[in-house]
Amino acid sequence: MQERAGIKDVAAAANVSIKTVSRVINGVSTVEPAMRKRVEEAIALLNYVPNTAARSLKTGAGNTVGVVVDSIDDVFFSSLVSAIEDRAIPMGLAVIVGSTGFDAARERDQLLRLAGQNVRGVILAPVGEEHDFLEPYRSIMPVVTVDRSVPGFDSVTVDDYSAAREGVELLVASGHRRIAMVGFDSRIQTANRRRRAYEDVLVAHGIPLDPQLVPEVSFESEAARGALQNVLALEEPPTALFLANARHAASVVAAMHHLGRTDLAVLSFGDFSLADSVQPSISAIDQDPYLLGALAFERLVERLADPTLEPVDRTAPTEFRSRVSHTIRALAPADRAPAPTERG
Amino acid sequence: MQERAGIKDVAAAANVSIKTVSRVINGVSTVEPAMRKRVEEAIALLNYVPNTAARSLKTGAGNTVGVVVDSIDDVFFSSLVSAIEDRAIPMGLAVIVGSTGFDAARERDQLLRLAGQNVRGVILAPVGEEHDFLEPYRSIMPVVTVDRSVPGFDSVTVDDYSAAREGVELLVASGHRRIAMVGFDSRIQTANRRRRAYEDVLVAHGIPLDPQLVPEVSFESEAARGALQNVLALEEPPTALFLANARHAASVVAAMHHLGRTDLAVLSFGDFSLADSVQPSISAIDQDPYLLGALAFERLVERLADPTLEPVDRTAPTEFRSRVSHTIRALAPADRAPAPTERG
DNA sequence: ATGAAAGCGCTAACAA
DNA sequence: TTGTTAGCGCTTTCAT
Repeated sequence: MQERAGIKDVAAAANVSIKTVSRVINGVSTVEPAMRKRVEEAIALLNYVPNTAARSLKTGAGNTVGVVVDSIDDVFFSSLVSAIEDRAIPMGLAVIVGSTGFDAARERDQLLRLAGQNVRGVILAPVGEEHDFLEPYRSIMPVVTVDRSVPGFDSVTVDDYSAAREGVELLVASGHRRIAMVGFDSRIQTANRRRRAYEDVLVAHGIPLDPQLVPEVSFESEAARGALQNVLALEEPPTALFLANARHAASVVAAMHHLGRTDLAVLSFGDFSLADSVQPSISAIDQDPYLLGALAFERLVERLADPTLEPVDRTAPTEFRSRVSHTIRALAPADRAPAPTERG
Repeated sequence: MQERAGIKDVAAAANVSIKTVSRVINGVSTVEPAMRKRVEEAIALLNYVPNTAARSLKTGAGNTVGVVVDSIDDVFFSSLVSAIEDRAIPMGLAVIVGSTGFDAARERDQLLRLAGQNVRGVILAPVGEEHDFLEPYRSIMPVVTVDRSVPGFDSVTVDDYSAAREGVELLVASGHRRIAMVGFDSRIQTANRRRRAYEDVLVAHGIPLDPQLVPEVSFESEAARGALQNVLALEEPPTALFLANARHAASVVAAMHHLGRTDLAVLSFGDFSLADSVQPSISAIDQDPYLLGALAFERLVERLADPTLEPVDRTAPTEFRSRVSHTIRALAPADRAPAPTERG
């Protein structure tokens, strides 16, 4: 690795002042073609790459926006990032992505790093409950949160509660009383909102809550598989599944197929690839992460233009993808192996 | 947005020298607890965030590695990035991701930006054919390419050609002579290697090549759907499908289901979620992007430790996921509507 | 059209 | 233990 050339080296090699080099690399037109040519040759010769760090130190503002997500290896987040890129790039803004691994400490680090990089603004999508550490940033750079509302910040959220309620209602309407929620992670704000909806529906129908039906699951997609097996091994197993998020949904569905348990009614919060092609097709509440990203970026741009704006919370719509799985009816008790009960 | 506080402001507020502030924010232990406390209070009060740009300008090296991918919204790439993050974060390295949208010009921009940010090194995963612009970087920072070999650089690749050959052989062995390759994009190096394998197998078996069976498809996943329909509408439609990549594979399979054409034999280059759960289950050549990322990062670390290393090309293994779809046999000609031929 | 010099926020000698 | 000073690579006045 040779010593890296700086603007001075280029200037010396081209026998011009550093200012002329600066003009060339910034595309300023008032440079004699001959000089420009000399400079360009020197740049090529020395493999010169302008140091953005120095540039943004001087100018005080880079041309990047930051995005923080929990896990890039999750279609929800990658689609969200995609929407942001699709809009940022044409504006000449680069997007830099950092992920947290669902770890609040890492979220803080990422934010610190971005703030220190002179990013123009940040879109913050991790869905942890904690958010006290955000406070200082409010005054130093535009921040838009996704799927998590934090007082004083712009946010884009989904009405998880209502959508989840409607979904669980449908399962109840198909005759189910033992409904498991698979994929619940108590660290995640959206998961808690969806759980509340689930419980409220059951209570409204006089169905007893059973915590065993809502196993805590970590974010690894394999975890959901184990949770499914545990839940099916219960004395009074569920006849329907409410899947807490798309990430886990795909692996639960795969696990169901492996176990040959496609008799279960299923509703997924979050649509996923091939949900429509498996047998039976899986009904889903679709929250479009691409749309969430687009809305968040739009808001960021607004705030960039006018930092004095009052923070707002935008709500993105969900759509119900009605397919087959949620209409599967509960088995008549006679079809099940008799389970011992107190009331026997 | 208030004026952002700098180290000087903090020093003034805490009534200490800037060096003391520097010590505090860098966790140097030789600071009197009382002073440290004063500084920390000032930091909190002013919402001070250290400027990483200035820091890395001074020290000459940041603590980030860069990753460039074509599209973050593609499980292949997001899984690759994930592997890199999983290894970098524990080492105290942050990962910054940029994507190209399959655009060579944007790839150059991203690389320039990363090089200008003082990243320690870069993993370059875009799979375009072009790579002349890489040359200058060889001497200024460690670069490892994935799925694209470039002379003079380390790379991690998959033996696309052999794996694709074996796969297409299987299709031929099931009696197919009209085999379409869906998802081909001529701009992509891997696609070209896979196409060569496909053609070589057909030629080896005396099966005529038909360019109509290899429609050019852009990277949007919807594009594959149209390509499938076109190919099925040919006078002599294919009885088997060789899917060029996982991205398109999932949408082609979905389209097949919509069209009710699950009678086609299918083999996918690249495994995808639920491939095993659809009916019939889809056979795939699995190239593990997570593994590719892990290998690439490993090599980057080696080169960071010793920049004088000779470039090497590591080949990652593929695995054949034998499921049902590739065993579907060609329909007997009698079952097809008779197609007019020259030879009548 | 070109150049000289100052300074962005920070760290690293070196001094005290 | 703490402070002073120089300078990282660049852009930006302000001259020329």
